[in-house]
Amino acid sequence: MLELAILGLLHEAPVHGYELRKRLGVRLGGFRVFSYGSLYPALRRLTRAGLIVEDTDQSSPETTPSSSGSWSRRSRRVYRITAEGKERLAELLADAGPQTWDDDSFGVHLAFFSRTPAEARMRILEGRRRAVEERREGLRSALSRAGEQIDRYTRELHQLGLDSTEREVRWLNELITRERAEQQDPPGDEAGTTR
Amino acid sequence: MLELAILGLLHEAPVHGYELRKRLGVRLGGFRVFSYGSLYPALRRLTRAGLIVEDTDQSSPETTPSSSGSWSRRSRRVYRITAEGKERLAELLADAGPQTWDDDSFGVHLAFFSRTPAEARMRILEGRRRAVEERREGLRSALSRAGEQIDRYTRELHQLGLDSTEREVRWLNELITRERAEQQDPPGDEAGTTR
DNA sequence: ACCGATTATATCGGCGCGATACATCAGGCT
DNA sequence: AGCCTGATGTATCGCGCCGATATAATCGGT
Repeated sequence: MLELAILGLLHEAPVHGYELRKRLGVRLGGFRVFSYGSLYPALRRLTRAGLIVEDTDQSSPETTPSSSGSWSRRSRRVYRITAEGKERLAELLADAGPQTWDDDSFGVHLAFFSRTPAEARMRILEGRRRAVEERREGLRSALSRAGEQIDRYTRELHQLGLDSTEREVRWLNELITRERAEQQDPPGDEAGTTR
Repeated sequence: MLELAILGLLHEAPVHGYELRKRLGVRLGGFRVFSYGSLYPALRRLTRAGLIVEDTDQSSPETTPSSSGSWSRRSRRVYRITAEGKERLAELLADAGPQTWDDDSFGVHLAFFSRTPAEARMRILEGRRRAVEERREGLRSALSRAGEQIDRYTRELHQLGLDSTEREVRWLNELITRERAEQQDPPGDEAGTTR
């Protein structure tokens, strides 16, 4: 998950850890924030795997002359994506496996949807819908045989959750319909799909 | 989290791991399922801490004569809560710390709300509300400064999330109001609070 | 001149997960 | 009798992510 997020962002520009985390926050819109305790180990993991490389930063002062010229900039490790990294990114983007429908994972995937091929988008959306529908059915059946041992509060929480899954299914249906429409009638797109 | 769930269930009756997991599923109504990879280590943790003890099962056949009498029952470890465990449970129930407002943790707490003292209930509910409100504000501000770098899909996900947080806040408000009302006008309760 | 906030990197223990490995037992089918 | 499937039951392993914590330089304000 972090793998996709990091690779996805580094594909756009090389950055250092701290900055990467901030951009991740912007990109996911606070929908999800990763801790440094996840980020730095992940960075090392990806480096070991050869998917990214780190340059010890030596940006000269005049590169970014923000008001005062005095600068020396302490150690910053700037990460850059490699060719293998780009391959891996393509794989991850196109992947629509079961773990992809998790709340968190789905959110991350959505954030890079504009770079995701159309059929992968469909598979991810449909997979997510299936997962949410399953949860919905689980909640429904829990509610129907409720009253027995289940706490009143829990029952109400289930009702809230049920509403929320129903809404998400409707939302996904709209997305999927739109996606299908655009697939056979491509819009005046901003990101030119080759085709 | 598992600590609370396990202690909470064992307080009602001693059971073995497998059964415990099933009951947990019923209790939380599929809202959340714990894996064995979590459960058994947790059981060992609690045992080491002296909060529970394990009896190697030797229930005689006639204790549970379900249709056929033939029985020998292979190794089952039955866990029982100790006095310290009960103390710890009381602590956990009354706790309303920050980690309590997490989705998962909140759900588990709710499942044992009938055993939770009234003021702790209020603190948990209000804390949860605060957390959801914060998330809501985060999403709102993300949406208001959207259009910039954020993907169209992510923006729509934010909108969905925003709706959902708004609904939950309303839901919590109702719960809190009701709670407050019952606090000064106790209902004809089913679970006789000593008082 | 000092002080707090921000920038920046890093590690640690802990928790929960998915995968996997074992066994035993019940029931049904052939 | 033999077999197979599915439920019962316990357990472990590595992995990913988190929260807490440490350290330190630099920046902005007073």
